[in-house]
Amino acid sequence: MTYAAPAALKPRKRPQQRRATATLDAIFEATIQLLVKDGIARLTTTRVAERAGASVGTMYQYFPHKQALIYAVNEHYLDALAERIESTCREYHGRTAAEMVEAVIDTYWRAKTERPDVTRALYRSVVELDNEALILAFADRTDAATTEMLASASDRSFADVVSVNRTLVTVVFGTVRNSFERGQSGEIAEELRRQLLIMCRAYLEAKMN
Amino acid sequence: MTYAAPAALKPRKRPQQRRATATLDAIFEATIQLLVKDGIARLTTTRVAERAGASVGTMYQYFPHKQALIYAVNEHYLDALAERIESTCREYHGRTAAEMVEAVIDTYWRAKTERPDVTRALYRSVVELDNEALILAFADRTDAATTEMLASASDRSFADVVSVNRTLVTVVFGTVRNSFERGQSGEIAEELRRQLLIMCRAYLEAKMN
DNA sequence: CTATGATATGAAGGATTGTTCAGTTTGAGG
DNA sequence: CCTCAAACTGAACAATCCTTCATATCATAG
Repeated sequence: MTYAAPAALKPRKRPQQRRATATLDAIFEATIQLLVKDGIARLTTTRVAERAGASVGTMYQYFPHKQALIYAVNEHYLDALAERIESTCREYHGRTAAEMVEAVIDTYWRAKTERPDVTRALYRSVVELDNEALILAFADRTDAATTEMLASASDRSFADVVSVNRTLVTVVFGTVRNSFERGQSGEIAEELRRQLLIMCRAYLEAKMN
Repeated sequence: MTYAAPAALKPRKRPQQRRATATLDAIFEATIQLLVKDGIARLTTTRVAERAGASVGTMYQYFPHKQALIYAVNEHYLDALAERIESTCREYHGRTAAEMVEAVIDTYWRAKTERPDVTRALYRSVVELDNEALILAFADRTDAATTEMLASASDRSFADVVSVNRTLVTVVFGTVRNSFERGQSGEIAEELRRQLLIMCRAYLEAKMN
């Protein structure tokens, strides 16, 4: 089962010539910059076009409406994030469960804190959307990757890998997000990350068989 | 240190006569109903007034603008939630740490899943706001209550209660929210709750001294 | 060089909606 | 019953902004 974007949110057409991909990139970049700077409430199509060095009409050749633009930007971001996690999972295939957990926490944490302003801006923009498909698609990709990795652990085997995996990813992703929302950073955030790792490892011990 | 609402978001005045409190209640109720039904994007001041059986002008006597209304609704909700958690903390004062964790998870989980549509609607509406004060005030209240409770555990004493506590609440609250966003419910959600409890207890064991 | 489709333009239309305010109604105290 | 402040009304104003489309420019293949 794969989750596709609602028809109404899909792009109108794909760029074919080089300059078209360039303007599309510019539009994406402009959107993120404006989201970071002024938030979604002040994101207008005209401003996006202006900052992208294009005109509104151009934007409307690629997206049927504003929502589709925001959708595309988030999709882009989540795709990149999922790819990073999949990459980590490939890299840690066959290692110990404890190493795996640490690797996933680190990857996710780093991805989210690299550009905190962008992370925050996108978190805030995605709620404006019919984002179910977006979230489910991301969850499915990461679940598949992490489950496969966890099943390959060299030191453990779990009676119910799927449940253990779902628990771990839900906890890790949720914790990072919550820490983020509380505005934690610096030493407090670092400490939390350490504790989260301890917690996950303790869970692995408890689930050993 | 206490977090006050930004001046711009505070109500204009408080009701004095009985009918005034009645209309205020109606406005609150109408706001939530509309948020649930159509989402924040379609929430207009006119519609709120209409459904509340009042006029727009009335609404503007109590709130300087739309944002202040949404702010007030969320504040109301978070206050009630914090109160429930504080109550649980008082009730479990002096019990074992494992019992405490279970109680907090249950309280929070129940509060969030009682009316999932309301929870979701408010999650979505709060990002429109300058919500820092809101979130920090809530975090402070719950942190204080849970820390105090945890420090009273009959079977444990922690070298760093504050850190352990912060970890636990961040993990629990974050996990519930994430589970919520993934649309999990029914048996999968139940299973996750059980696993979360196992995880937290394993963490407590690991932190024992 | 020319033809054709891809790409870009941006003023104008149209619709929505937050907010005000001058005037009316209601309630409570004297 | 009278008075005054509290509470309420809703048409009108003002501002914003999404989206379209007729037109223009550009790139490429033949």
